[in-house]
Amino acid sequence: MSDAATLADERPRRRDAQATRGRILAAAKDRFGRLGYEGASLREIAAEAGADVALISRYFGGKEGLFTEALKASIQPDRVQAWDRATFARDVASMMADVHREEDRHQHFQFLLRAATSPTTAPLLNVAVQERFLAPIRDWLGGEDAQARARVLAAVFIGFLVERLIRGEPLRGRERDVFIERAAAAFQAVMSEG
Amino acid sequence: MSDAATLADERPRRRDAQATRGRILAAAKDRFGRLGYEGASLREIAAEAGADVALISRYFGGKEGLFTEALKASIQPDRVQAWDRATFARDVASMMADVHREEDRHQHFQFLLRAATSPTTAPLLNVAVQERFLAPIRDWLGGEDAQARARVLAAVFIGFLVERLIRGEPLRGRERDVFIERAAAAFQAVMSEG
DNA sequence: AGTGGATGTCAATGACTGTTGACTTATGAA
DNA sequence: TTCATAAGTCAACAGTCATTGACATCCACT
Repeated sequence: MSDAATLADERPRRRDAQATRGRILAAAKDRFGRLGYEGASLREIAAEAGADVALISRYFGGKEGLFTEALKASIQPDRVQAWDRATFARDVASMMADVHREEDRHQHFQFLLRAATSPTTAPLLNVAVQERFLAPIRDWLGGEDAQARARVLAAVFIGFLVERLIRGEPLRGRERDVFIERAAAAFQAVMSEG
Repeated sequence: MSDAATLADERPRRRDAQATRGRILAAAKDRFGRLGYEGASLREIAAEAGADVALISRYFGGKEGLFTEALKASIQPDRVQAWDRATFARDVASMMADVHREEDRHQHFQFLLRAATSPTTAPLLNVAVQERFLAPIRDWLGGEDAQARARVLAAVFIGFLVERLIRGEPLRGRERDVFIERAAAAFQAVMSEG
């Protein structure tokens, strides 16, 4: 109920279909990310968005439609070309070490992870990841067996992400340092050609 | 229904509480692993085991009881001490490359992965993994910051597992070779001291 | 000011969930 | 063979779920 209060204003709101659509989508990402596809209910999502359940079916065609829409909105191709080869490994490592700091990034990854490991939604995610994530990384890596290396890179990335998301606590002090150092080393080992 | 037929023999069976308990447990691991905690229903599990739904509540006390029982049975501490330092990285890498070959191992890992990423069950798994998995690996690794290094090792391990389980297809030919080589390199980078 | 279409509300539906208690049947010891 | 009891069956329960169609309300346009 306090969750709902954050997004749902009890005061009568100005009617705006696009705005409510947006609120529903935001609530969906949050709820799906936190509870998974089966665990999240449309009623909760609607409540958190301060909207009526019926609107979800109306706007998104149903639960699955809402999910795929949220998924599409969550997978925006990053500007891979801009990454710096020299600092990439360490940058990513330290970003992941502090996932919990940035609330929206945390939620974002959590949503994607749940989507990846839910059997109903995994196929949907796979093609998207392949096209908008793996392919750019492959090109960015270049060299021999770029495809396979990109895959391994993604695997390591996912691994650290899972580790971070499952343990709720953020990393601190020496443990954080070791984590970053080792994660960077792992990335480097995977990236390097030959 | 064809799933049920594999385990459930339509012929009248000899009454044996322990045997049906076992069949239910096996079906639970399969179903929970495939569909997650929320996605799997007790009726499906019972059908696959060729038993009645009511027996689950009777024998395991309910859905959560069944799950934790299946979890306990799935996390048996491996004989970590016996691992060979020299070949460890490569052994694990090639084992994971061929996860799909061994059906029961595949199912086993899938179950654990779903348990890890389902919000209702993650806490249950975390303590078990910490005690029976991370602690032994920490001792096996030894040296400075063994705890943190063990954690990173586990993270990489999970990453490859997720990658393998999400993409259904087994690895073949050159792609498999590259995968093993890079995975081994990643493990090595994480394990090595200093 | 009035009106038509967009926007939001409400209640009901049928399907499925986990759990419970009373019931029947098989089994192994007397 | 008898019979107590373990093992398995069945039906019903109270809830929750997603989805739908009819209804009320608002708002921008004429």
